[in-house]
Order: sequence, then structure tokens, then C-alpha cells
Amino acid sequence: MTDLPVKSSRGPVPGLRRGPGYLLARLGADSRGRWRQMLAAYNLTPHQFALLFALSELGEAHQKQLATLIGVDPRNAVLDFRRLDDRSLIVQQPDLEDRRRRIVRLTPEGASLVTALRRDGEQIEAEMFAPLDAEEREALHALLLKLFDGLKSSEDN
Amino acid sequence: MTDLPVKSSRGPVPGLRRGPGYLLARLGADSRGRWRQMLAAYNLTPHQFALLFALSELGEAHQKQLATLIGVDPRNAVLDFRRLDDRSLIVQQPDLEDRRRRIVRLTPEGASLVTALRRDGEQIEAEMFAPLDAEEREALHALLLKLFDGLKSSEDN
DNA sequence: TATTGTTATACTCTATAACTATA
DNA sequence: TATAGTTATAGAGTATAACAATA
Repeated sequence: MTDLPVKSSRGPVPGLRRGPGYLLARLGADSRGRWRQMLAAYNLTPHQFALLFALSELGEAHQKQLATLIGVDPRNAVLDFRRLDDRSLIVQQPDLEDRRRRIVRLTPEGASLVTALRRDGEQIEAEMFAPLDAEEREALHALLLKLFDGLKSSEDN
Repeated sequence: MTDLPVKSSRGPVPGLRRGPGYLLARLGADSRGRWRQMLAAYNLTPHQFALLFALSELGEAHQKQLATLIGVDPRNAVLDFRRLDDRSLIVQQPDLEDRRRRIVRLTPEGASLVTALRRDGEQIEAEMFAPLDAEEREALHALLLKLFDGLKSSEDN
């Protein structure tokens, strides 16, 4: 490889260096890719897993609640719900108080799947954050949480 | 809104709380969305801008170099290069030393577009990281850089 | 044989528009 | 009128397979 003569017009920078927003996007895509690869073995997309996971914490919820919670447009989650339903990972019942709504719950199969995936997920996080020591990871996690909550609360739908 | 009776089986958690990998993916998608919205006014995708930006730092490079640098499969960048070429934002010349390669450079139009976008980008970053104070932003940036470099160097292609 | 760029395909993701049934 | 869910569409993102020209 002839490593092409680069006319670097700005100092000794070997590659690229970018702002925190770019790094977030880049690292976020990396994280998503790792999860996607793991989930592929279970025939799940990241969105589908996020829905299952959210249900495992909430117990039950409407489609719209779940979709907005995981940051997906409810219109784009409909198909995911159907696929999870087809595979008997969730059940959907009409809400008697408002028949437009469908109450979604995990089935036992869905719940045990989430348990398994949670374990696999821990390993992914370990690999992903291997470059940082325990203290740095905690600091990063705290900053990400603060940023996430700050942005979410300023959306004001 | 009847806020559906949620059987929260795990404490007072109002929404969801997840690991740093999930937060990275989520915040990364948010950042990408902000950039996408801004770039749409210029008829550019995030990938296309990343290529232009990378070129503005490198001066010149091959398609493959640029694509891998910004984390995109070179096969999926071909169309982006063509579109940038069609709009005269870049020029591509055959490499005399290796005629399989195409050397890519910014045109003056491309360079001045990058300058404009760089300014818009600063505003996006300011909005995106508004929940954090200056010290926290710097800490986050440092951690993201360390994580990024650590992961990149362990890829060893 | 391996690499650069190319073409093509498929699925996911994101953003909209328009519809229904209910409220 | 407004909302929950549905259907459909389109462009962007991601991952592969296969190929021609060149090394």
C-alpha cells in the first residue's frame, strides 16, 4: 500500500478529529451495530428488542407509549409489534376503557427471551467500553444520563 | 390522557433507564438527526458531509481511504462520491501510480460549502450539549475520544 | 491472488401522508 | 376535532454478493 502522499494542510493530524456530536453519532452507530449483530441470532431488530425490554420494565403499556419511550415514531413501530405478536413474544388486548388502544404485555416466552438477551447485552457493553477503566465508565455513564435526561425534558411534546 | 395503570414491578422508575451502550446509540441517533435536518437544507446526507469534511482536512485521498475513515463501507460510498462529483463539489482524477484508484479533491465550491457547514455545525453542537456545563462537555469529549481511539485501534484490519 | 472501484440486492431506519375507528 | 392504531411510500443507512480492471 503506497499510502498516498497526503498534502496535510493542517499539522501532524494523522486521521480525523471531530466534535463530540460526531463522536456520539459514530460511537452510537458502533454500539447499535454490535447489538444488531447479537440480536440477529435471535431474529430481532434493535427496535424490537428495545420494545421487549421496555415492556419487561413497565409490565404493560400501549403501543404509542412504548414506541415514544424508545424514541421511535409509533407509525413505524406497528410492524414491529405485529412481528413480536406473530412470534408470541407479546400479547395485545383491546383496552376496555378506550377501544382505540391496545394493551401490550410480554408472554412468558418473551420474558425469558429478555432475560437471556440481558445477559448477552452485558457482554457487549463490556467489549464496547473496554478502552475505559471502571471510573471512566462510570463518569461517562453519568454524563450520558444527564445529557439524555436534559434533552428529553426539553422536548416538551 | 388516562395514563394507563402501569404495574411497575420494579420500584419508582418513571421511564426507562439503560446502560451506557444504549444511551450512546440513542444520543448518537439524536445527534445524527440534528445534523441530518440541518444538512437537508443543503441537499446533503450526513455521509456526504462527512466525506467533504474529511477531504477538507486531508487535502486529497482515495475513495477507499475516505470511506473507511468516516466508517462507511467503500461499496456504499460510491454513489455518494458520484453525487458530490455531479454537483461539482469534488473532482476525481485517476491515480497515475495505480490506475485502479481515483484521487478525490475538493473543488473551491466544495471547500466554501464546508466552511459554511462548519459554522452551522457549531450551533448544533451548542444546542445538543446545552444540558452540560463547559467542564462536563470537556470531560465528555475527552471520554468519547478515548473510547473512539481505543475501539478504532483494536479493529486491526 | 488480492485490491479498487463498481453494480446490484435486501433489510433496517427515519420521516411523511393518508386512512379507520374511536373519543 | 383530536387521538390510537394502521397502511403505504420514499430516502438514507447497513450488510452482502458478484464483477471488471488493475496490481
